[in-house]
Amino acid sequence: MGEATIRDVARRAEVSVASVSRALNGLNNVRGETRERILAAAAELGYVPHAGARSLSLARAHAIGVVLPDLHGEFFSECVRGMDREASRRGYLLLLSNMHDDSEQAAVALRAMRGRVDGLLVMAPHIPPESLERALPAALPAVLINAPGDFASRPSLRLDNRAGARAMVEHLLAGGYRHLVHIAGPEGNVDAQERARGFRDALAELAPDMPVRIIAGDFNEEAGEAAARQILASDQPCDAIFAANDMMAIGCLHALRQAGKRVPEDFAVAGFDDVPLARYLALTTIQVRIAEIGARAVSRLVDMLEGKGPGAPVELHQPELIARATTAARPGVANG
Amino acid sequence: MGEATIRDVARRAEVSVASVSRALNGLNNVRGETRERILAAAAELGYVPHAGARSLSLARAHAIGVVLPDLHGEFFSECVRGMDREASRRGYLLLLSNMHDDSEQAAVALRAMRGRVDGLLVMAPHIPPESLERALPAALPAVLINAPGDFASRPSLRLDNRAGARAMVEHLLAGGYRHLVHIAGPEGNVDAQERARGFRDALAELAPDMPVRIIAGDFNEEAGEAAARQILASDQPCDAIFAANDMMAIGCLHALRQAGKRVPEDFAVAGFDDVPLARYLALTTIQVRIAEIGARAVSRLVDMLEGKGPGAPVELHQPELIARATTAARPGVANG
DNA sequence: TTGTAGGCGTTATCAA
DNA sequence: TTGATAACGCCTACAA
Repeated sequence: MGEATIRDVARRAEVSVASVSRALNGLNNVRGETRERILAAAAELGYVPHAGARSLSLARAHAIGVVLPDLHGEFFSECVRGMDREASRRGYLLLLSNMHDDSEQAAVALRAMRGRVDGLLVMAPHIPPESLERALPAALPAVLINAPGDFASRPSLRLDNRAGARAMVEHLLAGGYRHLVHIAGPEGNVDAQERARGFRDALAELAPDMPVRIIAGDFNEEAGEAAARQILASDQPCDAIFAANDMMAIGCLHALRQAGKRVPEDFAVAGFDDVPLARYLALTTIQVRIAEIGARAVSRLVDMLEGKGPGAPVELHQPELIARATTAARPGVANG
Repeated sequence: MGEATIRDVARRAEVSVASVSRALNGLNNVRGETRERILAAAAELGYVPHAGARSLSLARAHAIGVVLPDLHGEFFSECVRGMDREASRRGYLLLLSNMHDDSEQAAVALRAMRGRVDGLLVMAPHIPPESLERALPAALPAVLINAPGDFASRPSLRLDNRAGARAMVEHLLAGGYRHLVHIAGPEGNVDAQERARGFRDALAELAPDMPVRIIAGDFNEEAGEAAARQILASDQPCDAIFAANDMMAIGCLHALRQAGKRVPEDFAVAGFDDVPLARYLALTTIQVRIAEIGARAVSRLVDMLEGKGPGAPVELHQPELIARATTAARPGVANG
């Protein structure tokens, strides 16, 4: 005794299934009285259309597949939240699938989407472009988020990491700091790469005399602590530390404070992301409005699905610098 | 030129669609040589089965519908993370739909799931049981998370909020605090209600002479600040504040510090949830392992789907007290 | 305005 | 071991 089908409704209303379909979908070629009867029958039976069958017939699932990597806390939820908001606004459901670091698994995850979604949102900062290209079902529209490299074939949204890093370098220089060190993120990660590159380029342009010093990290708090210890142990001068993300910056803060150093007097410290903690620790950082990017990705994809053209191949989102206490200007420097 | 279908593969391998289906699903009644040919054809065409059609035919979608309210940051992602982990472990996809505070919308969200999922995970701490019952498709197995009231009809998982609140009361009393005040969460919210009730009951039992004082709040930081100000302005004695969640506790901390009060010397402060911030602020709290609950909910649901019986009607998850500096024992009190 | 029938892509039953 | 063919639940020409 499964759920009522359209046939049950038809039988009860004493009409054909075609009429039921028409009535329920609001077509106008149904006589008023007939429609009433059908609606009543449907209500009595508690009929709910079977979305699966519907999408098979319409070749339209009204669902969007979302494939995300393992994102750290707030990032994940913010991204999904933004997507969900826009998706439900536009009448789509989200089919979620986490993709772990493995290209193989990613391919499987993407394949599992075929026949249940109308398009794909893929964030894969660690999958090489060719692998991704190969794993993406050719017939499925897709929007890439923070994809590595230039994807000619698929529109993509990207955070302007380089601009963010550059803004931070400008901010630190303006604050009177002269010896900047960058703590980089994981090697394979595009965001990390671009932030490091932005740091390097900005420094080369704005302070060509200054040596570019980059310490390897992995986006985790511990890496930040380790980097701070390394800086303290080194005899190279350093007065400002710019971590590729907030968690490393926070680890850095801990290690520095533990070593009896003052921030920003002894070292300025800055991060990237603006996680909620950053505000509490008064950490200067680059705000990434990931929810906005998620929402925008959905919007772009739905536009494609509805035939509104693909738009710009690459959409860069500008992050914003949030200046807080950990990078207050040095005494005697006007611009903070 | 859409994607290749099973028919294309059959044509190319010069067999019937039945054989293709058998070969691709690993049935053993296919001759080795035939299977080879089919697999080759499928690979050449880049054939990927159409999950929608498959689930229509099998009456099995291998997907789970997840309907969550608007959860604050970490909570949402932790919950989904736990669900996703377990779901992918057991071969299911997650179909996500946010439910806003409105019963009406909730019903719509639930209906949209019919025919695309095999079962439902519903967290609705603010929807009255009858509305929820009515909105839930009768034929769809469902597991409720933190549902209000006792749901005879559906198995549910619930956080033992009362036990958590009780543990906190015990902890504060053991720490030598004598005048406890509780800042409650939103009125309609079950978690909030249960925490308040746990506070009230524990106090009645463990310190019957102590007046039960509860201030209304709404789970937001501002409510915590307001409550703190109210406590400071009042002439009723108070030496310990137990907020129904961490955000209010944090608001409380701010307001107290702003007023020049010391924590825990002047006031002990405790929260509920153990958000990441709590650790940084050394806030004593009750740790809620929401990811675990999410994973467990998936596990329960999949068990049901696979006919392993519904298990316990209500499964209570015990939270754990995390004692930190904001509730350090009063001087001269041994037990911290 | 209404009904009949074919098709969407699979799986499963039944013969061969 | 294989192949026709009827479901699964819905939508939509086409006919009436």
